[in-house]
Amino acid sequence: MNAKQTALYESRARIIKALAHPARLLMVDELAKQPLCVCDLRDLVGSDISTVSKHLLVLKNAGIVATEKRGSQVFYSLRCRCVTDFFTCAETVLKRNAKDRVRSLVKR
Amino acid sequence: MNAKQTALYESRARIIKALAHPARLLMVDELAKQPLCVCDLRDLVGSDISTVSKHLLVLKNAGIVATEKRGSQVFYSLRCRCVTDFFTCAETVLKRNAKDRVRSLVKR
DNA sequence: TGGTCATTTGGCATAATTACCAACTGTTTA
DNA sequence: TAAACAGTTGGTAATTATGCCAAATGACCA
Repeated sequence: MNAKQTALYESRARIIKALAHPARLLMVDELAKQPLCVCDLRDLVGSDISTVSKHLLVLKNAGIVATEKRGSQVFYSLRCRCVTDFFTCAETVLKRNAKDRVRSLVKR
Repeated sequence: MNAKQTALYESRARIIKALAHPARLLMVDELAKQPLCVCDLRDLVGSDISTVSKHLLVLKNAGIVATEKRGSQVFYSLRCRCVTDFFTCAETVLKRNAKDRVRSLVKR
């Protein structure tokens, strides 16, 4: 693998890694419906607000979300709707795993 | 967020996390073309074969790849083609990031 | 059987991630 | 202006991920 290819896969991995956390996935899922402020997202996730803020920074650094300040609040919104495709695929894999697990139990 | 939801997002995150590494992404990309043995993948990635083997274990535990033993070799293959959608989306985000970076430099 | 090749596993050092608390900045309200 | 609210940042401890070497396992061949 040459340097150019390495860089390509590293940049892709950075995007995917930013999504690889349950709390961030949940937030992205909600943000796909509408922009939300950090408070809303803290209530959604149920963690300390500083934790939520740091998760949001991860998403922002990856370019997955954008921010807009409204008074004292900061609203986060999804920049690329396509990230919800990740859910679809993850579900496909999970369903297939479940099916194969049953199949191996039945042993046919 | 209730326990059921938590479990849902955790299982999704496990799948996505398994993909969140440049070497694993590269391997998945190649495996989308054809099944390959560990040797082939080591040549592709350029790491120690034990490292490659462990990356493959991560992908296998997530249900992303399957294995088939042929003599002394183990061939890995992609189980769900849809994981290549991850690339498409990651590229979309990256292109958009690049575009916005240029835009902010031009400052219009 | 002994040797070689392909792969996995164990062990270990290092790096990265995560989550909380506390402290800080900036905004709104009394 | 002081207090209250929204959010970010710094610090720290615990956990997890990564990559290499060495050793073990299993298949094949001379």
